[in-house]
Amino acid sequence: MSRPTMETVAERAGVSRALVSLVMNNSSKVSEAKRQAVLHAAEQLGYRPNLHARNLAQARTKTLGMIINDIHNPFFAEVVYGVEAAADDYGFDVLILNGGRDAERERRAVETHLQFQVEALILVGPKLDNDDIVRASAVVPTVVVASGRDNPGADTITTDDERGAALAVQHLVQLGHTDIVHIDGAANISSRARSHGYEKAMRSLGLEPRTLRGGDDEADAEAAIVDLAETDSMPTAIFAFNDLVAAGALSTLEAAGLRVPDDVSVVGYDNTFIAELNHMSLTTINQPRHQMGQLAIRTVLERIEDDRTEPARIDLAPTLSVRRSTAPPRKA
Amino acid sequence: MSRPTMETVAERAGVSRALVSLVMNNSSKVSEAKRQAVLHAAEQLGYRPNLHARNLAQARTKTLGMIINDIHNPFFAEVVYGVEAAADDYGFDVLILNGGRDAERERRAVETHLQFQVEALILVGPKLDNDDIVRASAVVPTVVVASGRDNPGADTITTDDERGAALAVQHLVQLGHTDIVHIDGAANISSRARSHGYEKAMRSLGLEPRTLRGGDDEADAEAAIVDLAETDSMPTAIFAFNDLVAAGALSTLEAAGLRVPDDVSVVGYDNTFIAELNHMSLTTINQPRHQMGQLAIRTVLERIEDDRTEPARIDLAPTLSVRRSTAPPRKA
DNA sequence: CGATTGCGTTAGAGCGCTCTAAATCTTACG
DNA sequence: CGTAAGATTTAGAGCGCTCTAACGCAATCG
Repeated sequence: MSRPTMETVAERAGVSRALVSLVMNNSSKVSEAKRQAVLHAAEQLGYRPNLHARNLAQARTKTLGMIINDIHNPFFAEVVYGVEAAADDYGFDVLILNGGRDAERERRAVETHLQFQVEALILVGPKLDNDDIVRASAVVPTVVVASGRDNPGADTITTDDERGAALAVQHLVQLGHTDIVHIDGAANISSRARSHGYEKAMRSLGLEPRTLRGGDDEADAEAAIVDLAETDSMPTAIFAFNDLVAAGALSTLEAAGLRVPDDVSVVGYDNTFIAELNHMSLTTINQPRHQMGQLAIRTVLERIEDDRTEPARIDLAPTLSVRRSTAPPRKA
Repeated sequence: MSRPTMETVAERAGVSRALVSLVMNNSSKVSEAKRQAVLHAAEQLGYRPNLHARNLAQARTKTLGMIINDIHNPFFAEVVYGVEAAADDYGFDVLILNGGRDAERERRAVETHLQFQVEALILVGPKLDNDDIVRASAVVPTVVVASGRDNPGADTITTDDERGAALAVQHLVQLGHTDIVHIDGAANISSRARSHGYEKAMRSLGLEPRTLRGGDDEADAEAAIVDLAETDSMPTAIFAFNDLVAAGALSTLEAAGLRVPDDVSVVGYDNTFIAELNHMSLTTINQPRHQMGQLAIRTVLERIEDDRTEPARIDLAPTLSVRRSTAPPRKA
């Protein structure tokens, strides 16, 4: 019942084990006759090479280890597709482990990947702290995607959050808004850059920034909106930390009897699935996720080949996606 | 520069390779002194066991291979969490490969998993056809989750779609609706069961079913709704194939000047993230995804242990999640 | 016709680990 | 103090594969 090995195939095909190995690796120096014989025997036996044996013998695995912050979050899915597409080009397999939004689990995932002897580590939106990343990248080339910060030792692929925030502000101002409030991401990792970008852009346009504390999901927007409504200081536009916060803003605004975009315009961030829903139709800032994934692989694999030592840092430009949650302000 | 091996650790700790192996496997028959010495040496060298070597030597991997239909789809994420939780209990690692909604890619993923010698295969919402599944399950115990059909040779974990549809109908009827239209899932795999459940439930309550062709996403709902509006045969309630179709219905209804739930109630299916959004707040049918994942692992692992041969079939009960998209019909 | 070249093929070592059987060391007991 | 029973430790084979070096053989050449 145990699986056939090269030995079995070799016997059946009447050749040596080494020859079978050559055939399995498409070596050009095998006669057509033997090649066919081997292939045929393998087919009949249902032979399948044992990757563990191969990896052990080759001392390399052609395998990449990826850890995703949270598979719940569709934001990361697009990155994964980019990673897979690029890895495919280079002939690498990608093993995915789920971080589950938990630093400890991510740490274990890194360990598992390392034990699997992956040739590089791709961390997508990691919860790990700098020390963890330094430690990992000392063992294996590591690339971090969408972490919103510099990662000592590792290559880093990010998007310019400050610029993204500026895009949102510029869009609203162009529509004619001057009273624009920002609901931030609280302790969230990219919150600082986005808030800062918002404030800088506002000031440079001669406008007064107003930032309220938000968070990272729907519920977190509520308090901020309620506060605006109660203090009678509702702006004509809101720029939210992300799409979820924006979605929260949408519901709370409507619950308060305000219409979007007639009374208030709303801009989100991330261009997730949610923003795309017709019923939401959220104007938002897009990050080139697919490209980020591709670049991650290229960067880290080229790092292996050129054995470059200083980490690379790639910062991509976000773009604006206009939908129906923004419009010129009502004539006062 | 190459990584330290057991040999290295053994030398440094002044013991034999075998002893290091025992320590690494937490054997109880190692003196405390030697254990410490080994652990210390390993620590200093940054030693990490090579899983490939271990797997080869042990002839087992304690690894499970999972293939997900599409990581874009958050529906599957919950299943993944269930799988991971259960696998953890049994001390198995789970390797995830992304099917990418493509049967051919899934086929390659199966191949990769088999070469990695996984001890079982978990297929979540597979695109593979029956033959593929039969073939896979002949090689390794296989469990299929959420496929909406029987899978010869493999264990199957599903949810009772017919019953789910009946729950939706009962809920609407209890609210007082009698004119309930179903927008189906077209060629989608679970469409038949849901439509059938809907029709059966309607008839058993003395109501006339009306099924319209839908599809699997937002855009597919539009034509159906437009048709209802134009023929002036708008029902008081709509039961959609899934949440996405329901979301499409929501937008199209509102675009047509109808309010949900005042004019029309809407029920979705799947209880995805979308249904939960406050702004959507969709009444929907829930599948116990986490539990499905857990059961998948238990079923397949117990199959290994008890070497049961006939495949198991587990069918779970769906539940109703009531939100704000349903209400009693307007008094005519 | 013997020597040379190359192609196709193979023997055999070795990758890092586990596992069995046997060796060694302690401890307890008569 | 000798010895049996346990408790620790180790030697060595083997997991399935790749890779290097060498081998056999037919074609080529002087």
